[in-house]
Amino acid sequence: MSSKEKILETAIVLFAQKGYSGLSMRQLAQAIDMSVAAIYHHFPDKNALYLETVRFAFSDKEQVFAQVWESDCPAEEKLGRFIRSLIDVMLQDRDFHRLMQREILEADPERMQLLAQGIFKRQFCLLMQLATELAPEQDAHLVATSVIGLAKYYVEYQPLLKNFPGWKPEYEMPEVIAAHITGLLLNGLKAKAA
Amino acid sequence: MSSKEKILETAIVLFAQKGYSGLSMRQLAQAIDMSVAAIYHHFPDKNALYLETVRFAFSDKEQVFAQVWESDCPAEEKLGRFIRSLIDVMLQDRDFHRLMQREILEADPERMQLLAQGIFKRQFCLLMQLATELAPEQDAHLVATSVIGLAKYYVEYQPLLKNFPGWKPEYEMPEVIAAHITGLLLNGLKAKAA
DNA sequence: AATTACCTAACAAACGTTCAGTAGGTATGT
DNA sequence: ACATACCTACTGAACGTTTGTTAGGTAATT
Repeated sequence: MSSKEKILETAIVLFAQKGYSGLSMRQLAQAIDMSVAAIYHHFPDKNALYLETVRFAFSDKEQVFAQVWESDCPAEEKLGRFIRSLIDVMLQDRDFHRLMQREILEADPERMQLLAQGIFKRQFCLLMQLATELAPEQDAHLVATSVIGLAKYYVEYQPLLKNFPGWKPEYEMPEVIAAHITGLLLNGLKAKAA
Repeated sequence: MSSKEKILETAIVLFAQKGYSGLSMRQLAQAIDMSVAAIYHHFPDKNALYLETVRFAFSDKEQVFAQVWESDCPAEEKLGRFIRSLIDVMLQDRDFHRLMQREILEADPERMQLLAQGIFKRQFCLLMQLATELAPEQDAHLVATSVIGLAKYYVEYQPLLKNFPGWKPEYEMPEVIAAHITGLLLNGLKAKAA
């Protein structure tokens, strides 16, 4: 792994943990066992480093769902697989997920456009297509949003949800969450279609 | 309004905007037109100020939904009203919402427990009760989570969703979002009940 | 006289950034 | 073959600024 990659790899973790202003160049330098100036050799300034870190973290997520879309199973099962993959990615790559959360929180319009167009657009369009297949008379955009929203919330708010009465350990299991969401959606969409 | 309240009121806005490490004591002092030392007269240190700010921001949210629960309409309509109120609160009080997002991102276990027990517990329990009423055979915890997750996602991810193809301005209107979510949930739950 | 609410000014530490310099590799000219 | 020149990747030390925090003083209220 090149030095630049090592910097980016570590920056993902630390920016996700501490945020932009929470992580200093010295802390990052220490974490990769290099001098601060070495980082400035590869990146013009902190802001550019952060932007490239975000881009780098998101770059390999494009083709995670490829196998879901390529499989030629019925639409219902496709939805189930997509939801399961979404939850798995978020649970496994927590740094990526936290970085994403920070970006949404920041909500810089320019970066939102970059993120939407460059990285998530394809997935969202395919999901809308699937939604149309499942429930043609419903608004595909709203349905697609609901799918992602349901999945994301379960993962994001787990630390909070754990503290509510009636919480069970099985709520942490991806298959339980996925089954519930998929069931709810399929029934909800089907009922309206009828 | 007392000085202490003025500090807290401003701190809500600025902490929500810039985050903990993004906001300096000098910036806050300037915003309320006071000296830095004046803040230190009311709060022992920055961390204590932040904690109290969070508590202060959340304190008056307890009884927002009171009228929803007190109304004696059928469960279906109650769900619709709750969802609508949830969306309205998040859209109107954006600073509160952003501060909440930051807290979830931080996900400090101790503070999560405080938040859950002290502030949101009652709402969540009432929502679970409503879920049981609507779909007795389903897991109330999962259903309640789904309700909140759906509503939250639409508001939180609006800046991103705007950039996807097929987006319409009506997706910003609380009544449209609420209607879609409520419909989806009622149908989803009813179908399973049958 | 004592308390409260504030001020100015300063502290050490940490911040982002830059600068001059060096070790090592590679390519060119003689 | 050897010297020259140039490159990339890096270091250590320093720049000026901003950070959280505090000490000491003032002016008003109780």
